[in-house]
Amino acid sequence: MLNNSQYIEKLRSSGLRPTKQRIKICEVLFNTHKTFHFTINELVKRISKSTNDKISLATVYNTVHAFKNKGYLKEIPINSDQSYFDTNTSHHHHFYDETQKDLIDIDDADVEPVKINTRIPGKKIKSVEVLVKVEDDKS
Amino acid sequence: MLNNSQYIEKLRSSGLRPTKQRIKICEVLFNTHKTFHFTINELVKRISKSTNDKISLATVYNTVHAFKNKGYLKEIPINSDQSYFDTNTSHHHHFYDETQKDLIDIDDADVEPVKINTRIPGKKIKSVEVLVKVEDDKS
DNA sequence: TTCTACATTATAATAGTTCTAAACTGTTGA
DNA sequence: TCAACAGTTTAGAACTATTATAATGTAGAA
Repeated sequence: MLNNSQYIEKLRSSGLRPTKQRIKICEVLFNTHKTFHFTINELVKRISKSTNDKISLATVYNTVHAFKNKGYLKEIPINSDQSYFDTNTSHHHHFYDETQKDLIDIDDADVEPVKINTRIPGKKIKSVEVLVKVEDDKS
Repeated sequence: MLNNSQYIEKLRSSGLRPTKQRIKICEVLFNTHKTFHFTINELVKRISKSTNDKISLATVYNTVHAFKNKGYLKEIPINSDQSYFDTNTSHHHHFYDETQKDLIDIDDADVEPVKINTRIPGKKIKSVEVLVKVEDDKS
């Protein structure tokens, strides 16, 4: 749980000007004990619920991308018509429930480290992400 | 390498009517010794190179989705502004080169089996996909 | 306080994908 | 073989997520 001055510090430390709108977005994203997944659409809804000020879609996109580039948010690779983001930036993986269209964290401790026994010359590994697709078990 | 009657059989066996357009799409997708990755855009280009008939975008989308649902194509989970598909439906994983925006197969033998030590009640695992993002090694 | 560079905003533009409705064509049954 | 039907193709419009634009606003330094 962070207060405003901590959001300001967080923004400044990553080279972003702490504007009114960005602080509001911080509040929605980080003022919770639990991390969560969201699409831009859902984020805009959360924001408009928690404030009477209107924040434009463009600002939300710009800010989310800035946070993503700074490592404050992670984008989750998944085939969908829209992008999913995660406020949990620690190393972990995901279940994707294809029936409910729902994303669920897999604790890193519940996944054995993934060993890749091959490399691409001149490239370094940036991330290893596991997506486990699940569906209703009708058997 | 399949001939036309084999495409027809392939289409019929999956409940699709073997129309001229679908056979042409089959030729482009499956008439090669190597599997490959593609976006719809790239597929349309390949098709128009190999025939003078024009196949509409809608037909390509419909057919690719039908093949995906039947398991003849796999969709690769990756964050991109467009969907990637794979004609290699065997179990394997991918490198995604973020510098070149290029997808590269990882042979299944080069990835230690991924062990997930947790389950979601009432759900069964449909697939486990590993995406290894790489970038140029400047170190 | 004033100035300047950066932010915000509404809106337009873009691009991938899906929808629609009319024309067309495999397939089935006579 | 052929007519009729149901599924298919098609062009283009519509839709949706995202990005670009350009005018207006504002944070922060002097």
